[in-house]
Amino acid sequence: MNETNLSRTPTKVSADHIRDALDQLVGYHLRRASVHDLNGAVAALDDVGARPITMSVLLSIVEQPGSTSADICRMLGIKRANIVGLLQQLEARDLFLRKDDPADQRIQRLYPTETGLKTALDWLNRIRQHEEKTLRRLSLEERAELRRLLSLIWSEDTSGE
Amino acid sequence: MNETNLSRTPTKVSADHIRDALDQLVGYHLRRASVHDLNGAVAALDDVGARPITMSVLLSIVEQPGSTSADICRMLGIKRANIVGLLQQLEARDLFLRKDDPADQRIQRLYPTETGLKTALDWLNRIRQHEEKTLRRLSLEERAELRRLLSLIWSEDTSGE
DNA sequence: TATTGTTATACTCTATAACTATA
DNA sequence: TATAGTTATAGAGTATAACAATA
Repeated sequence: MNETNLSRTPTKVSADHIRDALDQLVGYHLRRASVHDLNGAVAALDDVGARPITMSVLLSIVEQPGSTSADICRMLGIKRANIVGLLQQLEARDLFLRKDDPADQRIQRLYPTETGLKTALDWLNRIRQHEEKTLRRLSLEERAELRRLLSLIWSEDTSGE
Repeated sequence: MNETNLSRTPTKVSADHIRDALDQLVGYHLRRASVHDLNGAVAALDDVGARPITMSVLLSIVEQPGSTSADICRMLGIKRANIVGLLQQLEARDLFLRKDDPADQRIQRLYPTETGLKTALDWLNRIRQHEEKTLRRLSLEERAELRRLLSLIWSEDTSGE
């Protein structure tokens, strides 16, 4: 019965309803591309004893001198608890200084040292070389478009602390 | 001395050399977008006791019945050791069956059950609803273009086992 | 009450090494 | 020698809860 099956609901689920499903999910490609890129970034920074997140924190301090650690956490979408060790590593290498805020004694404002500036530039150049490799099949226009589309996805993200 | 500074190498590193550096890195946007999307995907599957990677494995079995677990690992870019628990979860829910290969006794070929097909469709629909949210600011053309650009980045990845 | 910086801790994901059985 | 499936384990990343000091 129901041989003509005019109903939109199939009487039997078949694999035909799930064809190339994974390949059509943007999230799947996002994940694969992000992991691929991250692996390359980790390798690019391995020689200098840094990780991508370490570089992001240092770059934040360089780009926004005077930020607090809580500011940086909000900027990068990470938790306050998880920046502590990262800052300790950077501090042990004299890449930034903490200065107590005279107006608010809860706060430490972070400023890059001269070494921190040089190091940030070095790390950044390593990452740029790595990006040149991962993006070698994309034109400059495509790279800019990709950046634009990606930022449309996450830029309203308020989940980070 | 050297006031005109004709050299391309600055005598003093300044933060001016690192302006909007993080924002210009495609890898940074890749990471932020991927994390944002993944969080939504995790939430979308939470009700049904699945994770994105669990769904990916089930979809692989549905789309390529008769694959081995090693095949799926190569397809998804994950390690053989890490699929064992995922398969055990799916197996405990009767979503697929293992059949010994008569020609090669090392191999188990995986086939979805009827329940597995229905479940895959359900999970997929949940993910599609979630994607509609994360991609709401992108046109259909932009979504297709994003998928194309992302696959250009990772499609030659051979790092997965 | 809320925020900052911090500690402790748990959970997930991922990576490596080793083992067996088979080819 | 190489591959498949598995176990055990270690390392990152990330999450929550709690705390003291301060606003």
